[in-house]
Amino acid sequence: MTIDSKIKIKLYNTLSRKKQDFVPIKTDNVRLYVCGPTVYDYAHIGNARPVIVFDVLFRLLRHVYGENHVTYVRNITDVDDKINARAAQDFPNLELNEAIKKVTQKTTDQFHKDVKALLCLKPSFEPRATDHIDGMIEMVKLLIEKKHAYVASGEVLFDVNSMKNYGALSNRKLDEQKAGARIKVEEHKKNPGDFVLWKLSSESEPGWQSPWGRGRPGWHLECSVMSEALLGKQFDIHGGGLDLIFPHHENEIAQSCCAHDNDKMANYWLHNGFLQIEGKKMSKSDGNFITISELLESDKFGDKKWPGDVLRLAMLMTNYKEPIDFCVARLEEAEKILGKWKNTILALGLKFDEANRVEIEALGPCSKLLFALADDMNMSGVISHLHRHASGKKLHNANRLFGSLQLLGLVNFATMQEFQQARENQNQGVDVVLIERQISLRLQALSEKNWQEADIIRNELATAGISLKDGKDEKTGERITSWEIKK
RNA sequence: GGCCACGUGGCGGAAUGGUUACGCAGCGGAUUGCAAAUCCGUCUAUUCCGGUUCGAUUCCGGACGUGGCCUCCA
Repeated sequence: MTIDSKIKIKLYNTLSRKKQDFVPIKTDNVRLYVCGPTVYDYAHIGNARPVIVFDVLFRLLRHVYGENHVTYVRNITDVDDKINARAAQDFPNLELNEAIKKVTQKTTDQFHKDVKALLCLKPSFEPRATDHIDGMIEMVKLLIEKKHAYVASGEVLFDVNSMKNYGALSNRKLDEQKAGARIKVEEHKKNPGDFVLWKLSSESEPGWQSPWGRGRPGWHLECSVMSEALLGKQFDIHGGGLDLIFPHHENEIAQSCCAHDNDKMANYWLHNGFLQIEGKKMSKSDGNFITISELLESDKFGDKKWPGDVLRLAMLMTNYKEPIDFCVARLEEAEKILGKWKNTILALGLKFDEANRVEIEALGPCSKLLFALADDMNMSGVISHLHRHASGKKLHNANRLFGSLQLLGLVNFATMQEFQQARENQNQGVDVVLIERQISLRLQALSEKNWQEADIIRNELATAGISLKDGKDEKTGERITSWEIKK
């Protein structure tokens, strides 16, 4: 992939609530941070959305600024009370720390499998919270020193009143919120909005020694510390789901800006919309909770397995900020379109042989498609350009189509090679000679206008799982019959 | 209750102060003895009510509806 500095990226910034020209702090190191999973349970299809959306952004940034000039950090939260609860539940006979390790390891491994199947690139760094505890303790110290945090009832709390423009990202004023509307306000807090930076652990809970006793970090602290460690005190883009705007991202900003005396943590804040399942909010109690691995490996949703590339396209058919109703019809449409594109690529003559690999992997998108993608990832515009390429008739169109799909991560050399192989291999295990003979018998019958006999042969083959396609030779006008194995 | 999004054909889904892209489905045609596949063509839409304007789907106000956050859910 080449550096394409002519492209101007525009992004909708939650901070300003406007679409803005993207201007990185340093063009030789564009820095992106996205909140990753808390590894207490398998990732569901809603979790897949930010992973896919920001993977596309990562790819766009790499294309525009160069592969080695973009740093993408997506953390793994492996310390959390939900993990503790899960560990105790799933491994009641193990010592808690052992059980926690099992849960986080198993869940992290599955997450990696899931995102790989969704054709996502690996981020540049994937830090784990438990590897950054020292940094978290340092940041808490700093916040206490600067009078932005205080100790109360064994907890260290961030004092939201100590920050002038707390609430700027979510456009919230502290006194307007129904504090403790659904949760009892703890009396040790100066302000109901104060949030935990550090809390004490019981003997059985996981904990680390700190100046405030053996304890563990609050959730928001991790991202502030890990982003600083890998991207610096101020970086370009911070992403995540819409629901994280408040309180998570607001609190990250509070921690980072107050600790570093900065007015900004990230210059651009991007948030993806939520998804629903068949028109309803996904929840375990409604029975419409579906994980990525279930979609990939089971027939729980729509009575069939869905390939990762189909899930990816289904997700990208809607622009990232909009809500998605994730339903079977959407997956079927995505599958149909993607199959058509892949067929077109092969039909127009692109060959996925090892000898061509370098050449093929260097294929890129057309500038119009890139222009649409750079416009706040306008995928609808992008997709219409893909259809335009797919309706072309020349090898050039196949090159463009593949190059564009490759940039978006919807196909790559390997997946196309597999697709090509599957088409070639389908002849294995069937008696090609017999089929060819049957076809010629049928052509014979046809030439004698013996429709009955011809249909018998076609039906026999159909029963054997072979479907015939009649075509016409462009030059001679003679009938040509090809065949394929029906699923 | 506060705050934030959003409302475009049967469905998905952009764009736009001036004939509403693109796709799926449908319909019609080509091809075919019929079918499948393929190709070509094509119907249908801006939630409602006001206002600004020569002109509003777009801007403003209101109504209705949907979703989200205010709770360590992406």
